[in-house]
Amino acid sequence: MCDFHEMKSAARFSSHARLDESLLSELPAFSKLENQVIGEILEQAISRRYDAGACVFEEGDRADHFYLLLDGYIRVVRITPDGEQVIALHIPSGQLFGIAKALGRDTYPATAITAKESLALSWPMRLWDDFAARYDGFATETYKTVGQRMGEMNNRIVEMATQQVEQRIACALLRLINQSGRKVSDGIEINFPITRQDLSEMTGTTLHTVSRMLSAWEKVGVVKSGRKKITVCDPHQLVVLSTAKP
DNA sequence: ACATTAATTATGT
DNA sequence: ACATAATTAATGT
Repeated sequence: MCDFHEMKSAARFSSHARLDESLLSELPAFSKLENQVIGEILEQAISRRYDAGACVFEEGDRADHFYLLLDGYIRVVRITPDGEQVIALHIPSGQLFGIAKALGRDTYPATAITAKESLALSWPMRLWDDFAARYDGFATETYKTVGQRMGEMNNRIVEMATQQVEQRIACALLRLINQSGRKVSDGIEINFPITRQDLSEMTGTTLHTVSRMLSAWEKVGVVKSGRKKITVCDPHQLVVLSTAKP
């Protein structure tokens, strides 16, 4: 649906061109606002470009900014005590992130890494309460997305506990194509570079198992994959695979 | 049913 | 040429 990053090219920001109200007016958090107030909001924002794999903020950091992803992809990551990475969820462009205040926290609960080259706006966290109070729809919309993310994570917990690896990987893939699927000739392709290691970190397996699954699925024509690229050719069949079998 | 180890091959800069 | 990613088989819990 909203292929935000495609309609507004990143080139438009990366030069220090003035930011345009129309960029924000489409977004849920700002959709109810007049262009003039959006202008005010933009004036207080800092825009910044991040390389692929760059860290926007780390778990435990004092949360002194909140962010809006204009283009690219954010991976929310937690590190286990023994140094293992777990990918909690992905954030598509157009969404707010690092909104610790909405969770009643003053530190970030997880680390945010860019999955590919990205562009984000940020505001000082002290403006959060102002935004919530002053701008109609901002609070309700952001809490809505917080709710959605919680729902997603809860689903993942159930999957982890009940389903086996094949189903978990299938579910993860389905989520990815729903959030960031790009239609191509032979199916739906994931819009950012993703490795088998990444998939294993989101499903609690090893890259080897993921590799074997993808190979097996490729033989049956459900997916097609290359280096850092996965395209789902038969989503319906994936749904079938994602539901536990007797 | 899956992880681990290890050895091998492919791919992008 | 080098590093990183992916495949594959064998072995272990």
